[in-house]
Amino acid sequence: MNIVVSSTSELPIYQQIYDQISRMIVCGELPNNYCLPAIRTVAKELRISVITIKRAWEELERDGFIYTKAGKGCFVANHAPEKLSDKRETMALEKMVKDVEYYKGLGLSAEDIIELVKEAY
Amino acid sequence: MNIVVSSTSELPIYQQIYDQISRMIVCGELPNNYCLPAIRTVAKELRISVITIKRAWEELERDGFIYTKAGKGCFVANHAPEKLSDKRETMALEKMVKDVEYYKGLGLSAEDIIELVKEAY
Amino acid sequence: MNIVVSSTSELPIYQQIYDQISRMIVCGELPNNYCLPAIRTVAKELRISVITIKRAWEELERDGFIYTKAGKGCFVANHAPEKLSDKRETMALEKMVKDVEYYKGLGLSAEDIIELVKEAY
Amino acid sequence: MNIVVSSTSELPIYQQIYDQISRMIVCGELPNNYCLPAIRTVAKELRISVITIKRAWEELERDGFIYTKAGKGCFVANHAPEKLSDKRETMALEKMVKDVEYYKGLGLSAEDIIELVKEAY
DNA sequence: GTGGTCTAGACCACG
DNA sequence: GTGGTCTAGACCACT
Repeated sequence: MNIVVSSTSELPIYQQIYDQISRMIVCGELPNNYCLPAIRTVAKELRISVITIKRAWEELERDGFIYTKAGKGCFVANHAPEKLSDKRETMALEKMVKDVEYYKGLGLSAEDIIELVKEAY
Repeated sequence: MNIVVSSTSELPIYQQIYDQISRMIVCGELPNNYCLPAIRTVAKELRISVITIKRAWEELERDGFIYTKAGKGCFVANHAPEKLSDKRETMALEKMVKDVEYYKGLGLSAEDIIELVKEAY
Repeated sequence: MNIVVSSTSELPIYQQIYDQISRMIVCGELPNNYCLPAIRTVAKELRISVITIKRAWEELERDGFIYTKAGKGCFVANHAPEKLSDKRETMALEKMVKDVEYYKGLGLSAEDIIELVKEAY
Repeated sequence: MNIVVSSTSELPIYQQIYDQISRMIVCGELPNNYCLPAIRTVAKELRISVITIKRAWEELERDGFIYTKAGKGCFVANHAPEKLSDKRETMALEKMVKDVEYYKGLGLSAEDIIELVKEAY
């Protein structure tokens, strides 16, 4: 489980971590009931504060990605496989709706955007 | 020249203004040397602080969208028409590169992304 | 706006604060768009850490009770009056369902519970 | 003697056990001097740590629900039948006083609460 | 060992 | 002035 954080990013550290872990979960890279490393362990490895990791873990739990067993640790929540691919699609579509709005604002047609995609891919 | 801001948006107000004006400029909606309304006027209309407008104007000047004539006001910088469409393309492509990275992270292929575009458009 | 916290309570401080403020809001004691006191002010008055107040404010925002204006402060969210009484009823009923389960476990009938209510009121 | 525990519950495991056993005792489901199963047995069945069961047993002993005979095991304390029903009433009333306080805080009258009871029962 | 709460103090972004 | 983020370190509860 590799996590990479950049202190110069515009996004707060806890969110970078949240984004990466939630992505791994919806992509099935972390299996159901997988035990996440202890927050102190992650903190030491990434050389950032325990609090910051905890914050990321909290948001993941609140959004149903993981659950906590008192005194045991944090685990990947049970997701039905179809639910996961649904979630992936929802996340992608939500972002795309915003993105398309931006490109439209610049005067691009659907074809223009598709050209851009091919160019950028 | 209509500007709309929301004080509860996740984006800071000065950036909302920056985004809208820069968009109008690259889309040719504001012609070369067009005189922007006075800072105090905009501040009064939008009912926000002069400092906030000033900040947006500053960033627009820093990025070459506008220039200031002391004691006269702020004006849209001179852009050759082809330069404008170049700029539009550059902005769009820069964003698309980031966006595509995200969609790839979710496991989507170029075709998947194009499907998404059509769906969202 | 009076808040009372007890450091000996079984509930964490931030939750005591959350409970009291959310109660005031659903009871209409704090009007829509009311500006909450600054977290530093509350922290000083209650003689507890800014962080703890912030935590309470965060949960209130996440649950839609308040909203934040960058650089301005936190405000009571707009609630339609009927929505408020609905929310009150929902909160009360949710708790009662749990409570009744407990009393049933002790072997009490509905009449027994009602007697208890009268006695305790 | 069935005990059910959830490791993800908001209540600590030892307390879930305490609650269930104390309830069985005051309800007369476990007779006086009934010999509780050995700590290790319970631990194995519930697949939780011996320490956790021990903690529950300790609190039950502290509160006079059970007593320990060294080398023999733990037994349900002797309760006169009327004492048991008194205890049940005391427990119920103590909780109800707290509950009523909450409902009053939401602006409910005694009648409102009684309505709620009927609805929830 | 695990996570949950709280502290005191710092720095930054926004208005 | 406001809130948002982060730090380092402490203490507690649970297993």
